[in-house]
Amino acid sequence: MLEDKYSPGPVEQKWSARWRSADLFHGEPGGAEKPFVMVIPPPNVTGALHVGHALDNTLQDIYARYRRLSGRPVCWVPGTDHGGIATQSVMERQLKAEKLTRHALGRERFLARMQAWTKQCKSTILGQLERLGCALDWRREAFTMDEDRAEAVHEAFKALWERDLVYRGERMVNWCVRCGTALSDIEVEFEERKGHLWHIHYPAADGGRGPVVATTRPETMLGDTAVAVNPKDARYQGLVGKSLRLPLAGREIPVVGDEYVDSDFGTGALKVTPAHDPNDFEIGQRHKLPSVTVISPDGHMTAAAGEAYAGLSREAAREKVVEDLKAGGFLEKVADYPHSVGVCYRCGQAIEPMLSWQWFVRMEELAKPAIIAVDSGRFRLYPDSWTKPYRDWLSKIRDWCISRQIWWGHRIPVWYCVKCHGERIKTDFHQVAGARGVLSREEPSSCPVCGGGEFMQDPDVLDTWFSSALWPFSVFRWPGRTPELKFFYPTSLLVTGYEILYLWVARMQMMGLTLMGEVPFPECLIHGIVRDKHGKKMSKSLGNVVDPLVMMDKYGTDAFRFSLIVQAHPGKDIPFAESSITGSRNFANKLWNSTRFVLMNLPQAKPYDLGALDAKRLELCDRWVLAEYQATLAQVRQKLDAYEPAAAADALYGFLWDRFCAWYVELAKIRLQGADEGAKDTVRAVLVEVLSGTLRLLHPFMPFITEELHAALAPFAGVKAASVVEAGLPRPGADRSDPAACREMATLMEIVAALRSLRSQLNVPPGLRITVVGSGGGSEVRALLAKRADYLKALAHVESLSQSEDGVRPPHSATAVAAGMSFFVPLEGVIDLGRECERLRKEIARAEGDLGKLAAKMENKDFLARAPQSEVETGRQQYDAARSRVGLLKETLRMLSA
RNA sequence: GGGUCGUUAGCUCAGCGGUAGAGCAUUCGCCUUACACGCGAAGGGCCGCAGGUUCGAAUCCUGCACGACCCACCA
Repeated sequence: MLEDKYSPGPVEQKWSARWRSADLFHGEPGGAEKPFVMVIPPPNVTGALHVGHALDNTLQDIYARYRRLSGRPVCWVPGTDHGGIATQSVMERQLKAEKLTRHALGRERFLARMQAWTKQCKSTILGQLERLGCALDWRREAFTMDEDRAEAVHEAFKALWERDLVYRGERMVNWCVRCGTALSDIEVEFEERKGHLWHIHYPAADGGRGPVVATTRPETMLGDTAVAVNPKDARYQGLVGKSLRLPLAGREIPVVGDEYVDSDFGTGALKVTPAHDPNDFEIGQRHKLPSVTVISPDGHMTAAAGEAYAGLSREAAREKVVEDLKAGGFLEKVADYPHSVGVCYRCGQAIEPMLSWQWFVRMEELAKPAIIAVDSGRFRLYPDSWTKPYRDWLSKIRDWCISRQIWWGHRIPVWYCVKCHGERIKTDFHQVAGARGVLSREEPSSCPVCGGGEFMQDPDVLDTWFSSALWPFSVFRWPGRTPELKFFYPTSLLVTGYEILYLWVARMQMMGLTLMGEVPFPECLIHGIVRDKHGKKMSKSLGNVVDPLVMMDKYGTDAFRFSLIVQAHPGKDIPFAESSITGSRNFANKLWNSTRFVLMNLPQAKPYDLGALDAKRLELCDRWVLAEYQATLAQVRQKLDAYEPAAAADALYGFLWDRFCAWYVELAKIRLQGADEGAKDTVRAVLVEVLSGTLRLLHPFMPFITEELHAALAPFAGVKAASVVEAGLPRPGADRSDPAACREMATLMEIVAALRSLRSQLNVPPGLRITVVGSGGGSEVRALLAKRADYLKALAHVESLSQSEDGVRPPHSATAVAAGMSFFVPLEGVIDLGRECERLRKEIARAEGDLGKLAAKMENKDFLARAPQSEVETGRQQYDAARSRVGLLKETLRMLSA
């Protein structure tokens, strides 16, 4: 060792390789100790990892390493998700660039290509996780679409099927015309978009005046089969039952009365398009209205829309319809109307409600045990603020549409007898009633109903979240009764972002409870989203995306991780600024240099064992730093256990930089630069103990640099293990708490600060060693000063410290007031009297401000009478200290001005 | 329309019942023999607004304003 700057690159490579070759992160079933188990939220195999993944996996890594260091067996399972629609769309874009389509390629060749490509993505992602330092159990890597997981998916579908929890039904589903598939309700996002409200006159069938309807989607009027009004609406009494003539189409449509219609909205008359609106669909059902499909699954107008419109896109049709309505004199009014539009969460295209046959899971049944689990505390969310939204969602759950009209995914294992369902099922699958079919992974030999031998497999695949929902047990090869499953399920903790709380977490809970009879994880740590420094979501189009690899290259992995974690406060999003990595990078460098300093002062290759040392040889700062060290260890553990990693990181940062480096190391130099070998060994032992111990606790946050530094310190710390991972956390030894030492150090620190401030404000040349005369103060402080003058000399650059009995102020002195004492600093030739007076007046003003507040408190009879005694006592002490300070400062100023 | 969470120093955020904190940024002085990715010092805050509870409120309660997010089938 060691350069004076830390170079992360080689260190990271070295330790990654060591961890891997030593196979340190593998967990085997067995043993008496309860294992700590996590499954990774499997990233989609769509490309590379982003900062969100970096945060998510750093958090998990912190817990994996922390629990391992605490002595528990740990198993953290890595893996990736096939990612359904998202992944298929990326491939389709690739194909488009080659002027190909998946249909041109055919299902088999397309899937082969997907396999090859996702395999490549998988290794990229796993490599990036390793680069991030993740202590994953690499031998347990899983993929949501490999053979073992396919087994699990099939078993799960079968189990639900047998309990009648899946069904095929004709519903109004969310259809994405771009992706060409149905989506579940939670895959639809709502965006506020600027739109218009078109008011259209629907004349009476006899040519007279009819009602005016208001719509945001005029193109759907071609599929209208009624106009609905509220039966209680006075304006439309007598209209119900009358016929109207649908503009442009010319068909006659009836007016129906339906309570659903809100008389206060628009004109109070609602056009009804049962085929393209969920509400209209229901009205249609109630009134037995026909349904006219005018928009096809690919987003173009059908023949039923009329010759003039057939083949046009939705957008083009809207324009033409509006134009034609205007030309025909039907358009009464157009108003600007911002409204929310449902869009596909993958591609952002407007969702088209579409009637079709799809597979659903009955959720009410599945949600019941999940609600009980969260209510009873068997499942807990951190922070707790997520519990209510989570519970509410479960209690208002709706059936889950799980069939997707894409190719990339687990094929639905259901076959339909062509004879029973008719030939049409081959060409028009989603419009043909086919309630169940035959459940089987392979083609069945004969139809149990008619004995027919020709089958067609359901062409659809399952929602990617279906296989994700099984992840906590499918990774252990359920439905096999494997030793892993027995030992590792339920897992211990799940870490993920709130954006997939319902999409994933809730579904894992429900599936785990339903299929395994136990919660998949009793605790879930929910973190926020990493945003840019202005709090905006990162997106390619905004150009504010941060690439984790670039950050790791530039600042080091540890610094990058740390910068994310210090901001990862429970329930908060993380504004990410590059400047915050600089801070963490500097922190890493600080660690590097403080270790370098300690090593420079360890002359012999032998353990400097604190435990073997006579406690009497410890002096004030040793006792103090050991107490602070111990308190820090306790605090960090407490914060980590409470799932407040940012607070834990902050505690480590504060201790290391401020207490250890800024104070202790500086004080240690006194003895290290002295001649007393015994004293030197004492400091060395404390330095080694505190630094190596803190580094070990810091390891979960900054795994690479702590390994490197710990390895350098290990021989001196008497630690045999070459790796922190093997060494574990420092064991709590003797109780080091020491209130007396902490009090005394606080006093000395206060005096040092006062002297430094005085020096700085009076422009005392930094090189000038000052003489200090202490005056006043209690016997305790005086004794402390007499004993530890060396601390002041070292830290405030003091030449000599004496204490004056008579309180006489030496001429040409500046005065610092601290710890109830005055410290005279003779500065003849240096001091500027005016400047000193000004400084004193400023201090007096501030001290009087403090005193005023404290006096008000102490003069308050109610406070004295009602506040707890200890509080009054504290107040009294503070008041006395403040009063004495003001007194001393004023006295000084008076003498100076005299 | 419901719900959740915010509103504290120029910026990003801690603190959540006892005299306002950190990091970054700013200013000043220092290459003091671990570190200029450093050291020391300084400036900077009616803790969103209005009530209430309390001896005491940034902290608890109630309103309000603004912001963000989530949920919800009003065209």
